[in-house]
Amino acid sequence: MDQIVQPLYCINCPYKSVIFSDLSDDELAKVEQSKQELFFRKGDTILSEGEEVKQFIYLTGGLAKIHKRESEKSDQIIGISIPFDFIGFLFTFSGEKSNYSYTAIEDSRACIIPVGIIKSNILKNGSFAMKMIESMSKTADKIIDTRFKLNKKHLRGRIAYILLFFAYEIYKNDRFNLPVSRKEIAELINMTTENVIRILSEFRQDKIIEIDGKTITIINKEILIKICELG
Amino acid sequence: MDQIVQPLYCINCPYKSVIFSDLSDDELAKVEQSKQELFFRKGDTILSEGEEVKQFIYLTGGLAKIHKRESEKSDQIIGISIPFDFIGFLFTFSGEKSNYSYTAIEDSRACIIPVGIIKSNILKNGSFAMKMIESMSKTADKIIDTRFKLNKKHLRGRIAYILLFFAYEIYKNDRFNLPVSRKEIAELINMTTENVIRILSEFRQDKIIEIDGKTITIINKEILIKICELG
DNA sequence: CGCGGCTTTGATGTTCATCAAGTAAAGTGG
DNA sequence: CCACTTTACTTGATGAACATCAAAGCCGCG
Repeated sequence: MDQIVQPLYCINCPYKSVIFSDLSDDELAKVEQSKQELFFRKGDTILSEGEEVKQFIYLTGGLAKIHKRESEKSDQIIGISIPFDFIGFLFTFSGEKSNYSYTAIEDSRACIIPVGIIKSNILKNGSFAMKMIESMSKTADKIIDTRFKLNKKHLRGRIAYILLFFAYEIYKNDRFNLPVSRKEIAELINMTTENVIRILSEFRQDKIIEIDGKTITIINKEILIKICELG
Repeated sequence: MDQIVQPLYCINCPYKSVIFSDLSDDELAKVEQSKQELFFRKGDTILSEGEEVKQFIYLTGGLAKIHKRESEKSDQIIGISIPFDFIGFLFTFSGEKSNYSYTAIEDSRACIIPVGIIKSNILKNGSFAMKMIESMSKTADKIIDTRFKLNKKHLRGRIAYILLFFAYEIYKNDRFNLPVSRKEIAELINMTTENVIRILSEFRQDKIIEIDGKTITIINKEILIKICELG
């Protein structure tokens, strides 16, 4: 939590350069007025599936999952949203109602901006629109590419992928606390909870990782990369 | 082929309402000048993976596959592009070079417009930009949703899906000619060629479909829908 | 303290890819 | 037009990968 710094004004926000660099001071001031910065505890729902999309949600700290109810028991996790990315935006204009839920999987912070404000900036500011289109294109490409690759991998390859993802894309460290349950990993990479556990245990026995509850330490990164690529 | 009608000018084009309804007469005239309408034979490559994306490709007739080399032998088909849809656009701005190839799987017609023209319209015309963003959002949502559902299905469910897709989304008829080989079906829905054939044969034996080479006739649509949903 | 959810391990069976082998169809060169 | 090669299609047999079922320990929470 302590790494989260409160940006008082959008103009000083470290994320401004990512999203709003093309807005004029005037346009930025409007965003400023209508934005809310909200804090979510781990487990909190940020947006519920089926709810009307009235706001654009932009994660500025923490971690969230994007997911969808499949049935009573099962949930499909589409992806993990991290600060700086636009996964949320990709789906903002796909319909009146959200097809996905957004749930904080770590204590998180998000800027909430009415969709109308974003829309009017798209309509009035071509550079902003262009930037959004590029972001969407890249985001969609990445999700789709990752998913196709993942589905070709065997279970060991998928687990290797998710470990590398958390370690080096999210936490940038060999040791990290899994922000998700074994069940959620299963929902994210399309396998059963039992097999997630089984393969984590195998990796531990093979001295590739150490496990202490939610804490994972990657011991042999090179092998993990190989398993991810080949498996 | 004979169902393809030559639209002489964009302003009369049946597709204008879909893409360019928000352009002024002036803007439309510019598109007019720089656009090319090309004809592709079944099997022709429309755009190659790795090539610089200099043009926006819009299918106005026929059918194309969007695919990606995985290795020497295997190819991953991401989806089938039909006239009126924006699958191509979704990836147009994801990078300098195309991550996918576009190949005609039927004799096809496409309008080719320099990316610069599209870009300048996004920059200058907010409504056009907004429309593009909405299209991208819907397209991404649909692809992702379909893929996740497909990957949960058993092989029989996937074949049922693809049969229903060709019959009722593409050809709108119980009887149709498969525009793709068994191998391509396998590449599209992530299974082996052998199993595609095996399950098609099973469906034939179960009197759900009739097969005569590339010609498929759906006899029992209701059961096929059930297999698709449950399997 | 007991209940439900999460985690773990083992045993079992199903689904599916792989391998093999043969037929049909389609394109190629003389 | 016919031999020839290649590519697409088809069926069967086998084994590997994986889901499912079962049972038990663990932990947090009311």
